[in-house]
Amino acid sequence: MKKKSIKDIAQDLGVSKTTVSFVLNKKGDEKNISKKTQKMILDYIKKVGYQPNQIAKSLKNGTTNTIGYLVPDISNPFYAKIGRTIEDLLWEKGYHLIIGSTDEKKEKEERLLNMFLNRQVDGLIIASCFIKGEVLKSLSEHNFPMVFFDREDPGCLANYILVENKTPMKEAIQKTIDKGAKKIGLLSITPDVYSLKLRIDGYKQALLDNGLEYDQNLLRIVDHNRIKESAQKELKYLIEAGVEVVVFTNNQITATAIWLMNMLYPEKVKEITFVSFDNLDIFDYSMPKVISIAQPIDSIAKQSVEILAEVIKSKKIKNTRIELKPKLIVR
Amino acid sequence: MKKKSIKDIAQDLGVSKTTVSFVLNKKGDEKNISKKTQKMILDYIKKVGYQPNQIAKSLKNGTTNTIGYLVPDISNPFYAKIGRTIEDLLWEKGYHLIIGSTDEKKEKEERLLNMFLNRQVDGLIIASCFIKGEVLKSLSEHNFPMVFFDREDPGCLANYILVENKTPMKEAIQKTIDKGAKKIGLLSITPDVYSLKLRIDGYKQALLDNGLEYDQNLLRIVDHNRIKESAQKELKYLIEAGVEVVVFTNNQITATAIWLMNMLYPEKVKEITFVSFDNLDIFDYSMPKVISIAQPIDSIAKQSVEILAEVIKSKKIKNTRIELKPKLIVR
DNA sequence: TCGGTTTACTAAATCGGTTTACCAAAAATA
DNA sequence: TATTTTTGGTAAACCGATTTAGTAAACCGA
Repeated sequence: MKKKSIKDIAQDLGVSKTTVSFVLNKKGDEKNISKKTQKMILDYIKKVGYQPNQIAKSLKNGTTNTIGYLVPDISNPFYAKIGRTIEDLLWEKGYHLIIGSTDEKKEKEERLLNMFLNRQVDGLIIASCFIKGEVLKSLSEHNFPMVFFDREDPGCLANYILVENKTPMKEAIQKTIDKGAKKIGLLSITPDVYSLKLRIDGYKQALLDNGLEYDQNLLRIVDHNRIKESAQKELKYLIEAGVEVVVFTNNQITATAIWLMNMLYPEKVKEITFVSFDNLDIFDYSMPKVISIAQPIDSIAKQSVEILAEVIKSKKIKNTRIELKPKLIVR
Repeated sequence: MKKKSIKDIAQDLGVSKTTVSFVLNKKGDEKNISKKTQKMILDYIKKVGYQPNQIAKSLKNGTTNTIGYLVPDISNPFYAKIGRTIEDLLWEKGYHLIIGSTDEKKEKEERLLNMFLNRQVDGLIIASCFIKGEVLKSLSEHNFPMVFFDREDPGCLANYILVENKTPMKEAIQKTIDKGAKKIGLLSITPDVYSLKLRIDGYKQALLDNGLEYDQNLLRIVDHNRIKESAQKELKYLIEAGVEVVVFTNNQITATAIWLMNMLYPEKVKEITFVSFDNLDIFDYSMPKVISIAQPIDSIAKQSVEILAEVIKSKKIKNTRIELKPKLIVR
């Protein structure tokens, strides 16, 4: 039993495709289709359970009601939760989501981006590792509806939904200093992303403000291709250097470090404090104690969707830059 | 600068659409297009950066290379991780993912399902709360490529990728009984899903096998519409009843309970043992100690994709039922 | 009862590809 | 040289919708 098309319906009822299409699109009255015919078509539609082919619609209309969601890893709770919220918000507006995970790889990002474009997405919501890239740049120039979140390239004009980085990081670290911390280390994945750089700046600023020495050796970079091994090595370095506080620039690295601490140094989990940019539910009851900077997931999602919808609708160039305030959670 | 279509390319080069299409699809030799013309077209394609419109392709070919991924909540780590793995596996086969979260609501599930179908997905990977539903049933009857995972309706023939439920649950609980537990409670979300019922059966069986009394009052059901409040109430009941072990039927409820225990009964976290169907990374270092039944995420994803690809390719009816073995993690 | 308007509806073009069927010229064969 | 085959292409139909431009018939006022 093949699916019925408008053509089939028209034939079955002895009317034209045009008439059926008008009725389906609620243009029956406007287009002077008699009530009788309208009813006949609507009844038949219901009876056979006709569903329009969105692909055909998309081809004709030039719009797919599809948004691409491009992030480093959809299984990272931060991106998963934002994705989920965006899914719900977009659904209300009649859009739905295609997803892509880039693994922070430039090549994968460009391939996914091209896939999205070939599939004629109406817009993109992106946490990109490579905003400067050819494809994105050209899209930007041609005014393709896009919203960037989580990451920014200050050299590129675009719509950004961001979260303040430097100051919150500084303030979170200040809390530990207020409690007497003197030796503070930092663990970050490769900071080729501007927002990570800012978080690290916050770290340096906190030290500076308090007259603490900035020791370059205590700023450790983890290779994001082999997080576990690399983090273990760098964490070990910091522990052996005798730090009282370890600062992390995102949730993934904090989670890894918590796990490592419990596996390798269970005796030390009570002496050390973690500071994490990004919050995770588990921080509420894991050790070491974590002071975290919680990004406002709902706001990020809401703003992204709002700006995107606006840009799609207005078809005008827009370069909004929204900086949201994160929430400091001291435990 | 509008995007070029095949028609534009053909006009620019003074050849026909047909010729361009043949060359683009590597049918140049087969269709006797001269090397010279082929090169000319390919060079021009590269120069102007032509990208085919997948929507048009889909309309003509009747296949979209798109798979729908329908789960209760894409931000649940279990579904997020499986989704991520599936994304990667499908990508290799030239497919990509559209996602939908049902929130365990029948109505939402049907709406999303219809959306997927209107968008002409080539197949579906589903953790459904409502397999018996009209839409799914009719799809099944018309032999639409689908794979169900995580959940089963034994009354419906289909492709299932499942994990053993009863025995592993029984064995996990046995570990706690071996260590002397006598009073064992259970917390589950509303078990309107067959696999949850089986997990609960495993719980009952464990008690039975060991001559322990099955006290209906210790089997508490949490309302999945307001998990936190409901779980708090039910957990309180169990704690006050003096249980030594609490069993959970999925990760979400375990995670909530861990959080609640640490918030409300920090003094008891060391005395109580949790048993969780589904594993989470945090169990490695959270309290109370968790004995967990880890579902083989990678295998689930791999099998789902494999079976789906097979069904799509062969266009034959198939009713595979694969039951994977979970891994018991004792901490 | 004639011209204009409204009513009720339809043919055909279009979106951007793929594919079938066909054709002229050149090359190969009889 | 006449005929067949191969080479190198093209026109047009098609996928399933939307939309423009139009057309008969009914109606309506003068």
